[in-house]
Amino acid sequence: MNEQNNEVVAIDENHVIAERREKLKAIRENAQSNGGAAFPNDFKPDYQAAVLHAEFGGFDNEILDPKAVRVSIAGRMMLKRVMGKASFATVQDSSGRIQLFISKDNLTDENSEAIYDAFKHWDLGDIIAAKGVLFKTKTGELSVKVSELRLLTKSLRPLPEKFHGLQDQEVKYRQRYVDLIVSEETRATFIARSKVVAAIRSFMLDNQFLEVETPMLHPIPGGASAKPFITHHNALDMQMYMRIAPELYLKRLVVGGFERVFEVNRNFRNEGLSVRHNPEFTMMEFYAAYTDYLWLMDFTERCIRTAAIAATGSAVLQYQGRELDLSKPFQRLTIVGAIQKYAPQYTLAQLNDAVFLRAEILKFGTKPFDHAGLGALQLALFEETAESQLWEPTYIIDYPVEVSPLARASDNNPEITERFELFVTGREIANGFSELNDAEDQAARFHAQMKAKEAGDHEAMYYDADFIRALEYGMPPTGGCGIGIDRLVMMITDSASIRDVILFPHMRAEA
RNA sequence: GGGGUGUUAGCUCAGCUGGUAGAGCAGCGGACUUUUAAUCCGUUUGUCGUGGGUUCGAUCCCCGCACACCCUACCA
Repeated sequence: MNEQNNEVVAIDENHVIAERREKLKAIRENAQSNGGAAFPNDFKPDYQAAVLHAEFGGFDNEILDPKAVRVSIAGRMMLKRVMGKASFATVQDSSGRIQLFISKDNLTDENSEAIYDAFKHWDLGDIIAAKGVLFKTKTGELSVKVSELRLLTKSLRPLPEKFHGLQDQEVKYRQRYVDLIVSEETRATFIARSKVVAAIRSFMLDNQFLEVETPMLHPIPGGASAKPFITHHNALDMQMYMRIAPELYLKRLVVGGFERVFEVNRNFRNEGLSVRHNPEFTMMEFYAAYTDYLWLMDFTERCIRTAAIAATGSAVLQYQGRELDLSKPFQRLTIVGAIQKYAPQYTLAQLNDAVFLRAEILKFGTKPFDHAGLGALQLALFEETAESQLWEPTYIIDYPVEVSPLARASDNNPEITERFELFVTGREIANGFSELNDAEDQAARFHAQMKAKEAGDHEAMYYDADFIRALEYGMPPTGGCGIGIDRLVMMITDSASIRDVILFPHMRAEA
């Protein structure tokens, strides 16, 4: 670090930061004259706070004193209480917090006076290290009686107020590092997210699935109905698209003989933001040969239940003050059945009357496409009347062919597909179906999509000739499903906004 | 994209239907050898988001803009 750099950094300087820079300057000068480093990296802690509490928290001083347990710990100083010649400091590491008791008399260094005086000027947020012996204070708190104390990293920016914490949502999202320092709850959320992903991964591996990675840059965006981000490859001078779904690549792998594959990765959709939508979101998508949508529903249900238990210890959760029970078998309803259950004012005759449905949907302020058939109209009414009420896990089945261009049609009814979507807390969490493996039918469906695109449906799919070629080699009968990981984590961690489960959510450029 | 709410010290927040701002924390100085948001005494700090307008005078009223949050739309 040199002087020139300071000008670049000094954007939002204030007197607090200025004071700390002065302290750092003194630390540098002191280090220089002693031949040490201002930012030393020669200290290795041998314990984490939580381990100390777990191993020694149960003992009182009668047991601790004779043991004389010597520990080295390091972390961020979160609280400091100086009382003349003795002080307490609370240090936080990735596992939790531990209290230090620092008294001049206990410091063994020959410069103990100077070290103790220096400590009095260290700031909350500084990274410090200590060695000492465990003991219990008067109030019974396990603490370290410090014999050696060091400052490892000077913190130049003040932390949020120690009691109220970080209240500003914007700062929580833009400066997640600050949020993580001060919010136990935020740390817990992302630890739970990691457990969810780990549990899903091992669940898939336990069920003979192969984890794969398919392209994020697509020459043709496919696998979903969504607006893509467009980018450009310079060397090839070609337009490329950030993937909106991995589906068509994963199915190519099934053609190739990987009969069970899954991928946990990001999808990108160039659409609006909301508490349920981030432009890049994580999806776990999987395909299993010789299975169908009925098998997928059972499997998905077990996968989600397993993930919830791994992260929280229970399949019975609380979401936004309301119980959410994932332990019971998930309900299954057809689109029409769901409308009848949650909007019983409609008669079956009305629900099969395209003219009536079209008029009814308009009342909700949405305009169905001109070419929408009965199934699509029923789906639109379902979305308006029933979807948000599906609190308990519910599979909705019998999606119309016209909105399911990659799904296998039902053998009993060519108008509907063997497809489901899973709704929990009124939100879509998963979408799966028996895959369409008839190459000629798939080609015809792509042609229909192209027509829809020409007719103004911007989200209709492109014709993917290589995917058709792959299907022409023969894809075994297969079931495939995608689970929205962010929404699943929201549900499991009781988070109201998708931004609370994404470490660095998309934000507008800072003002 | 549309609607609502918000933006005051580094942080958490007050601020009376208009008279150029306060508290707590943090910081700085002092007291204090078992504290728990330590306590006690003293003390520094503000383009009141931003640009206009009304007014003798605007943190306050009006208009625009920026950013955030919530609702809504597209979607998972």
